[in-house]
Amino acid sequence: MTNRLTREDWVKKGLDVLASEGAGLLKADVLAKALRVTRGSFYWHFESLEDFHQAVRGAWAERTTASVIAALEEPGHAGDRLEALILLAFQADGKLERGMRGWATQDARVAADVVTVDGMRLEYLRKILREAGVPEAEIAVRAAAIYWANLGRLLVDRTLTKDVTEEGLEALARLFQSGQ
Amino acid sequence: MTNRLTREDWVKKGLDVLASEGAGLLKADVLAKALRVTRGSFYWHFESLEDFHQAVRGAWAERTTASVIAALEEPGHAGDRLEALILLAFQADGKLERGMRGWATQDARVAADVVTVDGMRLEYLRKILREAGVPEAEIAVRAAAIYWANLGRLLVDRTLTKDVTEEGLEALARLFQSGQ
DNA sequence: TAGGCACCATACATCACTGTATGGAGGCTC
DNA sequence: GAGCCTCCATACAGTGATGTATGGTGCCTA
Repeated sequence: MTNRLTREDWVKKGLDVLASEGAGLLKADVLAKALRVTRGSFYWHFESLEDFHQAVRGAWAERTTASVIAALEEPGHAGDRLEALILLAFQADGKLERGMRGWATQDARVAADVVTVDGMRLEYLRKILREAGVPEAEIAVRAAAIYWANLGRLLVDRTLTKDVTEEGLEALARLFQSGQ
Repeated sequence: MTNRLTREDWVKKGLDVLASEGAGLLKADVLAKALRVTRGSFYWHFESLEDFHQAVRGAWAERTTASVIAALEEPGHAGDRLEALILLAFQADGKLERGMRGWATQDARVAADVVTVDGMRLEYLRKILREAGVPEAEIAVRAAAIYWANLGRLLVDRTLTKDVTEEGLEALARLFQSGQ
């Protein structure tokens, strides 16, 4: 046998399928076909489908956490760190984000995971804004607005906003920073 | 028999379930139990599950269209129509929006419906901005940003932004209108 | 090189759900 | 009030998926 699979291989494929096909195809036989093995392998690596689902959710949370921390540990560009963030912390995969939030509508535990991650990203945003010198009274609103907008941008089909230029967005970001 | 059901009753319950439980429970027997009848009724009103799903999607599109048109036909507040819109056109049900977008991650046709609706709402936004005197070069960016932000606000758990005051949001909206 | 271990295939029981066939019950109409 | 029509119940076949039991195969180690 040339291609032995690990638990991580299954989880990785799970994230792929979640992003491309949605949570509805996070099933043992579908994934097995995609990995060109049978469910025998699946049930050797995972106790149950629920076990696998937990692993996928964990991987997503881990990935999100890691990316946030990486952005946070980045040797800061002092002033324009906010702009850097907007380009950095939200370079997440839109399809995966969609898949995860779609899954969350059907499973309360996934929904809880999403809320947790949203909370982390918002907290990080507030920290950055604070460091950028935004007045304390403004921080909560600004952070929320930035997060909302970037999430929306991630979820809405890009072809609908194809006439939105990069310069326009940057101008908007500046307006947002100077503020008031 | 006291409670005869109509096709619309089923669709309405479908929207309820979609909002509260997600598209995964848009099944004949689940809905039948919720309506306290058997699937016999379901398959009398609908040719198939797919037929029912189409009806639910149609009802959502119809509902969204109607709400947009209602907002558009509203005898306008001339200047601050933008603010009115932000409060009006996005008073949609967050749970239903979530459910629909979650469903869209698992069904390409639903995804197409969502794109269509997003397009309509964006177009309406641009129209309002144009009427409000926003310079043509700014309209696309502003409309996108407003739509993104409101969608995000609809999808993110409110408890995470509970310290965002209504006044703060209004201040932000003003900043957004004056702009540049 | 023999044995054990890690990984996978195969076959089977089970369950949830769909769709269909048919029968029944209540109200409308003539 | 007889008959029809609308709506629903019941029973059944079929399908797709889970989970389990068991056997097989290649690699690693002594």
